[in-house]
Amino acid sequence: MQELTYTEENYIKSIYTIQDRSGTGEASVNEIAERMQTRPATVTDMFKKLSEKSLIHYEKYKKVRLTEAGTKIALNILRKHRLWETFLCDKLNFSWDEVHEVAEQLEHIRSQKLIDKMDEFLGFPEYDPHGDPIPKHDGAMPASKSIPLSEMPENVPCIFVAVNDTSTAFLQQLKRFNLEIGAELTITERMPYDRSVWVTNKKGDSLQLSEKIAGNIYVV
Amino acid sequence: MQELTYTEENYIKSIYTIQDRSGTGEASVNEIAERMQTRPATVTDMFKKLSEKSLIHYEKYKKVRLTEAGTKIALNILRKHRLWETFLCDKLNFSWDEVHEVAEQLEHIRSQKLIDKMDEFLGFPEYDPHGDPIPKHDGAMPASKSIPLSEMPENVPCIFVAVNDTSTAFLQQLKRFNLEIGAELTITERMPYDRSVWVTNKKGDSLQLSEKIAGNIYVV
DNA sequence: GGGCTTAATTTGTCCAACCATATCATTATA
DNA sequence: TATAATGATATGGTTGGACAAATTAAGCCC
Ligand SMILES: [Mn+2]
Ligand SMILES: [Mn+2]
Ligand SMILES: [Mn+2]
Ligand SMILES: [Mn+2]
Repeated sequence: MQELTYTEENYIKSIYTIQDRSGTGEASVNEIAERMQTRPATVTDMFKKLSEKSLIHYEKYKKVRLTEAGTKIALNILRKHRLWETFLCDKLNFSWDEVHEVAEQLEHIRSQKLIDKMDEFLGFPEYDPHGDPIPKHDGAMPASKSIPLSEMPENVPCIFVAVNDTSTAFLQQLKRFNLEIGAELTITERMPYDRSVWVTNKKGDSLQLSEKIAGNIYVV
Repeated sequence: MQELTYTEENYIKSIYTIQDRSGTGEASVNEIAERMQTRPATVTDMFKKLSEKSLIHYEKYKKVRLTEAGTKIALNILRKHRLWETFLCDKLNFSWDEVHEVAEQLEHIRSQKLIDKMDEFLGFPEYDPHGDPIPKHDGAMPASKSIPLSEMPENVPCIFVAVNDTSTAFLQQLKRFNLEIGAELTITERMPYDRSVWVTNKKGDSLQLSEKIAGNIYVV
């Protein structure tokens, strides 16, 4: 078990996320630079370091992929991140759009006992406040099988279960639309020009969502 | 409000602790190096940096003292440290000797809201699991719960913080025993016949103190 | 006051994480 | 297939935090 810096942990988590949502299961230098708010040169340096530690598969000028060991680490950080978010919402009454930034720090706290006790304290939750599945201790991940709202056909009701963007800006926007996890939504009309969608909720309220927003709302 | 690194925060906390338990209210390069497990050269560098940021009063070859601003920061970290320790014990059933290491990490989490909510969640506690007072939000510190050394249980380390007798005779006696404010003491054995106690200090020296002497040494 | 001891500082190095700029590879397109 | 655009890497530099070794100041003892 290696000692990783907070920075290395953040890179590994970013690689996990990027490779998870790109069809190919890989991540590029530029994608990581964008996500980490840093420069490509820095990412190349880090790729070499992580490769040296056998946490990613890396070949010059090619995209990277987490190794088995790297994936295990990513899942462990994700587990901590999501358990902390759950704690902040359930026990300290944070609202779901405030937790991410703090969890971004808390996820790096090193104590196996702490995270086990926290899991127990929270009643072994399966999903975090954003609807994302919390990896188990062994890395097992509850199914999420959700798709972007933007890919739903018209007139088929679905349930808002997760967000794909945890930025405060996005979550504030949802708040403005009064959209929360658990809401039952139906696309009534899709505008061909900009791919925005008209959506109604259970109460019959109707609202128009841009493609960007609908693409970051995950439903089942 | 400046952004400090974790390292700077740890140095400030160390300076606070050392100056608090040394009679003069000052801390030396060597004392800090010892406490931070680092070298004097490193400490000198850090003193220059903290001085540059107006967090300590520093003059070459002299001992240092926290400024008003530095003290405020120290108290805030101490507050977070002790609230987290309380959380770990009260809510997650850690035992009091397991919490310090984790709190050493948690004390650096930056979120005003988190620490306020945590304080409330714990019922605004005044003392941490070690009996140390938790600074209030404004830096006010509840009176330290010092007790006579004679009332300490065996094998629990404590710190000599005050005397209850200022007579020359008593102080001479302490001098003879090489006992000074700030010393870390542990009662290793209590003699039932005359209630005298065997005490060891950090260096491992062992000495026997009468009930009268132990009763006038206050510790936390 | 001169010498000795201890404490503190200076100097030069190192490593992690950054960046700007220049160069090199890959790819897409003409 | 040649060329341009894009993506990745190499080079050299900065900053924070650490160290060892050499040097300098302070405190002490006679
Ligand atoms: Mn999050
Ligand atoms: Mn993070
Ligand atoms: Mn502690
Ligand atoms: Mn700490």
